[in-house]
Amino acid sequence: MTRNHTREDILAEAARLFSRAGFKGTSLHDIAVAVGCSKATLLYHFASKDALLVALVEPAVQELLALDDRLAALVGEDARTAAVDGFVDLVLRYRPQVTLVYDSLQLTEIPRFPGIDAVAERLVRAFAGHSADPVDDIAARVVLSGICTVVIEHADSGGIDLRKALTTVAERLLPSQPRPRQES
Amino acid sequence: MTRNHTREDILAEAARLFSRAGFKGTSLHDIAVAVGCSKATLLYHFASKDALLVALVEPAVQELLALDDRLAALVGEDARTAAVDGFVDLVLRYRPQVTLVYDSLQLTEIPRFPGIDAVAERLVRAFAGHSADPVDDIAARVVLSGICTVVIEHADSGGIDLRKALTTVAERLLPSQPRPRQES
DNA sequence: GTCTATAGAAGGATAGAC
DNA sequence: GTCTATCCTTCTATAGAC
Repeated sequence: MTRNHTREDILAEAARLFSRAGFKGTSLHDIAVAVGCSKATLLYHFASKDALLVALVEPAVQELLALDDRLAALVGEDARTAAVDGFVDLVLRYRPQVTLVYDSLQLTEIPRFPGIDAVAERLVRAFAGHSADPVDDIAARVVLSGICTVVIEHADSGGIDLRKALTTVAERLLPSQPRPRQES
Repeated sequence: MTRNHTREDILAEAARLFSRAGFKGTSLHDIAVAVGCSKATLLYHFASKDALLVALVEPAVQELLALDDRLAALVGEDARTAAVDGFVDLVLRYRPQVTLVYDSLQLTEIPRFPGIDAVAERLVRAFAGHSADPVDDIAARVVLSGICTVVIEHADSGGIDLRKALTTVAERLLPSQPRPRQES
């Protein structure tokens, strides 16, 4: 099952380099050297640098869409727990891709995945327990983006269970019941 | 008081463009067009593209160092409250710069400000109320980075008071008293 | 499928006139 | 202080041999 092993190598090295130096900060030359092939070989396997990025991020996007589907069938606290657990799992498994996508640069300048913004908004709503309180909305956004950044930057501080810590933190901050709009 | 008005224009446009497309994603040509001058003029006012970035970020860094100094004199809950209020205020006032600095790309490849990592770690500790529980540490990191990202991306959703919302969210998540290490 | 060689564009920075 | 013109490098992508 080592068919396409060059293609896989390219994806792996590109993920590593993009997440370290950013998309614009990584050249095809850099990737070719890391893989041990020529730039032309990269462009044989992928039509362009942009196409390489899309191929890299695509599986993570598919899983995010799948999570969005699963959440659509849930309500109340179940929905929020599933959203938190599912999202934490996803960003932990696709750490390099998250780093990439979270570079705001890439998000605005690259061939987008259609509907991804709507998915992100639904995720925020699920994190907020569909509360009407705008503070809960901000809380959800803080937790969602904070989880991404912590996962990106986490260097393994003393063997703690990052998955458990992140879900615990999320549960601690997010509202357990939908709240009415909070005054003052 | 319009002396140096070109220099100020350059800083303003550079902040806008860098925060929108990233440092690597913005060329001197882009900035020159936005300002309405030539690339040579940019490089008359700033020695290099890197120097322009440093000039842009420097005031924010100075204020962060000042906050760090103020926090050194405080303990307990006072320290945490001052850290949260001070940091929220800082990122709200330096929104474009935060966007820039938060691009992990820049942080690793550009002339650094000495000691800034240590300041960031002390800020995390203050957010965590100097708790020994690793979950509180993760919570502090989630809130700290989440605040940055939310401020960066916030498009003004319905005139809510972002400052108050962010401090409320931080207070809701962070421990009010130092806790012992939490088991299981 | 992989290579070398190169085209063609864009980047940062400098020289020198005004 | 600002400009035009230019230099040199680096980048993405293509052409064509093997």
